[in-house]
Amino acid sequence: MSRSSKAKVDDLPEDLDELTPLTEELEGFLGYRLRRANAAMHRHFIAAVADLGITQKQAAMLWLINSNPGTAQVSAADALGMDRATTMAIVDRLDERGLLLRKQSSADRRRQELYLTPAGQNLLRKAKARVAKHEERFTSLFTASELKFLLEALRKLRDVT
Amino acid sequence: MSRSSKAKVDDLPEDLDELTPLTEELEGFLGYRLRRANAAMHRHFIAAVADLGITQKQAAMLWLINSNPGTAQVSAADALGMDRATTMAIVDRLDERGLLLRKQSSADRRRQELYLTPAGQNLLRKAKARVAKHEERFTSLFTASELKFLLEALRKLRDVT
DNA sequence: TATTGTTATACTCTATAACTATA
DNA sequence: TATAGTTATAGAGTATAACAATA
Repeated sequence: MSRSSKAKVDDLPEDLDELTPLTEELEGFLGYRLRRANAAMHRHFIAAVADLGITQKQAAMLWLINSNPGTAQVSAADALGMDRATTMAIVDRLDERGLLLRKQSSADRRRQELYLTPAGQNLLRKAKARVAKHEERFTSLFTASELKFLLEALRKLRDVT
Repeated sequence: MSRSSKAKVDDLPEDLDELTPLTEELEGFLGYRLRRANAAMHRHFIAAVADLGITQKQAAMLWLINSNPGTAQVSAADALGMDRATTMAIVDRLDERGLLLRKQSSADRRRQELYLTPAGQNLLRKAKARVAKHEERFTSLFTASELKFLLEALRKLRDVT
């Protein structure tokens, strides 16, 4: 890549970047590390389900509805930590693709119950296999006890008010 | 999810309806936990620096430039794990606000060296105090050794290809 | 009055492609 | 040819505000 071919040793201070990264200070921050780790896993997720054309959020929504048929939008929003407007946008996209359907609740007509269509169930089935491999790629970096601690640590961070 | 491998303490489900969240299945995924934790810390960060009107990315960019004056855009992009277009958008916003300035490199005129303006340095100074409190709010959840493991775990996740 | 869904709006991040200038 | 910056474009997530229907 450089001008010379085999120049391994270099007296110029250009190689200092290798020893002291530009992000040296930032690396000390939990928020920075968390964001970088999440970005890496997000990219890997998108690549893993590229042929299915869904995002993390969309997959989470399908997953939740599949496990809890009839869940109202507001309940899904609360469960996934999103506001109603964001949830609306996500449900709209899945609705437009025919992956789920809205059904007005008979008990409370303000509520829109959410159900997966057969197409949604089929897509989720494919997604589950890819997500399993995706997860394995990352969780395999840790022992069982390490992973347990890590999951619990992330839960603690989430619950900070 | 309901394996019976390890002899573990029994949970005490006094009220199953309340204790089984809609996200029960999702909670088992590292990617989901990571995303939720990052979202929580991101929201907390935005609130912590609300009066300064900067995002995590923008703060990271200011921080990096302040520690490495004259860094080229492409170097900052690599360091922060972003592509050139994303970096361009972020630098543009900071430039429009007069927080940094671009200066064509004399050594390589393709490069735009980045420097903080006095306004940028002043804003970063204020941001640092708020970020310190913000970080403390989250890092205080863990012991020193736990935090060390957590930071290293997040680095491992980031480096997955 | 409060809740739920909805619409509108705006900003940020991410990503790709193509173009210009320079090496 | 490769690199750095730039511009254009698009999709996705986030958030706020306001409105109608319903409880």
